[in-house]
Amino acid sequence: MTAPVQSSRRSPTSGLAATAPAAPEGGALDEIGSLARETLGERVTEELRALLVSGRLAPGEKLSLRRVAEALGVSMMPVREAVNRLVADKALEVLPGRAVRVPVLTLAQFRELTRVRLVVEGFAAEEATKIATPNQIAVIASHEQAFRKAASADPPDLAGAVAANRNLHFALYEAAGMPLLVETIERLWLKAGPILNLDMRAEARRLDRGSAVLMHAALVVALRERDPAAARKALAEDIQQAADHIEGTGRLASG
Amino acid sequence: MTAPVQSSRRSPTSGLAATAPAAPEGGALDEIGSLARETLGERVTEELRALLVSGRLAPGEKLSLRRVAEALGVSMMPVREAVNRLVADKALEVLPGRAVRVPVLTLAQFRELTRVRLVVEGFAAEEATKIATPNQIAVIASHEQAFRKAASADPPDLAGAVAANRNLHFALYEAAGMPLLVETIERLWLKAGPILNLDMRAEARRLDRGSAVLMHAALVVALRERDPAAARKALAEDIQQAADHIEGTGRLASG
DNA sequence: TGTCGTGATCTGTGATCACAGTTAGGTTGG
DNA sequence: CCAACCTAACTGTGATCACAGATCACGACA
Repeated sequence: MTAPVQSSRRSPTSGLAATAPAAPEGGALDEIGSLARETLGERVTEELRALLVSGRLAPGEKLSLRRVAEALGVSMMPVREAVNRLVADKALEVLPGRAVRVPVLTLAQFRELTRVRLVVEGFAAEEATKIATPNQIAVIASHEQAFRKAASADPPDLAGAVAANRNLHFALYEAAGMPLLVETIERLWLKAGPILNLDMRAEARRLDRGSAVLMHAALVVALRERDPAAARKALAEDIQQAADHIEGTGRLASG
Repeated sequence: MTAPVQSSRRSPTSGLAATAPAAPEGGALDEIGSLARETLGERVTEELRALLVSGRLAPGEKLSLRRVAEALGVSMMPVREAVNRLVADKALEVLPGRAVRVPVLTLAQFRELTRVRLVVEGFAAEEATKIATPNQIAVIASHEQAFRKAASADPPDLAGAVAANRNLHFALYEAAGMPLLVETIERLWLKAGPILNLDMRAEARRLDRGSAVLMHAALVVALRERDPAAARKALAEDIQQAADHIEGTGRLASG
C-alpha cells in the first residue's frame, strides 16, 4: 500500500533540463505532446542528477531505493532505473554489501577528474569563444552577474551561487554548439558536484575571497574580445583554484 | 512459466569478459573472497556494449527487450536494466513509438563525435607516451602486430582486425594511467563503434589500403621514442582517415 | 565485562503480471 | 484493384511479489 504515483509534481529541487522536442514558437498543444514523452524513470534520474551536481547529496551519503521512492512518491521501480543509470556513470556506486552511496573520491581520482575537466572544458571554452553569438554572450554575462550578486550578498546566497555557477558554465559550453561535448562535461560534473558544491555550501569564505568572481569576469571579457586562449585560461584557473581549495580541505579519501 | 534463469550460461554470442573468480595461485581461502559479485544486468550490459563497439549491432537496428532476453537466456528484467543504461549513455535510443534501436548518427553528429575523439583520445595518447612502461609499450606493439596480421591475411580476418584495433587503442589509453579518461573514451566508442566497425567489416578494401596499418606503426614508433606530439599526430590521422572514409560511404543520416 | 551467536529487518536483484500505446497484417467494403 | 478499417500481436513501463545476502542490535554465555 503505497503510492498515488502518476501525479506528484511538486519537486522542490530542479527545473528539468528538458531536451524538449517542442518547436520554438509552439502553439497551445505542443506542450502536451512533449510533456508526456518523459518517463517516470527519467524524471527521477533528472532529480537525482540535480541533487548530485548541486552538492545536496554529500560524498559517502547512502541511498535506499525504497526510501527515495517513498520520498518522491513513486514506486521502487523508476528509482531503480535511475540509480542504475547513475551507477553505470559512476556517479553513484554500489558497495560490496549492495548498499548504494555517493562515491568518495580519492585524492588521485579527484586530481584526474580535474585534469580531464581542464582538457575537455577548456576545449569547449575555446570553441564557444570562437562561435558564440552576441545573444549567447549576453546570457552568459547575465549569469555571471547573478553569480556575483549571490556571492557578494550578505549573507551570501549559497544555493543561488551554486546554481548561477552551473548556469554560467553550461551556457558557455552549450555555446560551443557541440551537444556531445556538453553531455560529456555533464558527466564529469556529476562526479565533481558532490565535493565541489558541498564545500561551496559549507564555506562561504571562498566566495568572499572572490577568486571565482574574478575568473568569471575574465571569462566574459575574453568572450567579448573573441580571445579563445584567454577564455581557456580564465576557465582553467577557475577550475584549478576550486580544485586546489578542495584538496586543502582534506575531505578526500586517502586511498 | 519460462526461464530456468540463474543457471543458463550458454549465450552463443561472445565470451563474457569475465572478472573470473579463479585466483592464479591463491591459497585455499583466497578464492572464495573475491567471488563473483557480478549482477545479471551488468553481464547483459557488457554483452550489449561488446556488440556495439564491434559493430555487430548496426546503426538503425531495432532491439526488443523480450527478444534479447530470450536470446541471452535471462528474463526481461536484466535486459531492461542494460538497455536503460545504454539509452542513458545515448548508445541506444528510444523512438517515439517506444521502440529501441541503435542510433543513426547524422553527418553533423558524426563530425562532432570525431572532433571530441580527437581532443580526448589525442590527450590520452600524449599522456600515455609520457609515462608508459616498456612492458606496456610491448603489449601495444603486440596488438599492433596482431592488427597488421589480421588486416593483411588472405582473406582478411575482419573480426580479428576489429578486435585487435580495439585492443591496441585501449592498451594505449590505459597506459595513460587515467581510468576516468578511459571510461570517457569508452563511451565515445560506444557511439562510434556501430558505424566504424560495421563499415570495417563490410569493406575489406580499407584494410588493404593500409592507412590504419601505417598510422598504427607510426604510433608505436612514437611511443618507443617518447614523442608525445608524434603519438598524438599518428592517432589523430588514424581517427581522421577512418572518419573521412565513413563520410564517403554515405551511410550517415542527412538530419 | 567482553564476545560471540542469532534473528529481525534492512538491502538490491530478478520474475511475473497488468497495462497502454503502437504497429503491422488481414479482411472487408467501396 | 485499391483503400480504409479493424483486430491481433507486439512494444516498453510500472507494480508487486519472492528471495538471497548483509547489517545491526539484542541477548546469552564465558
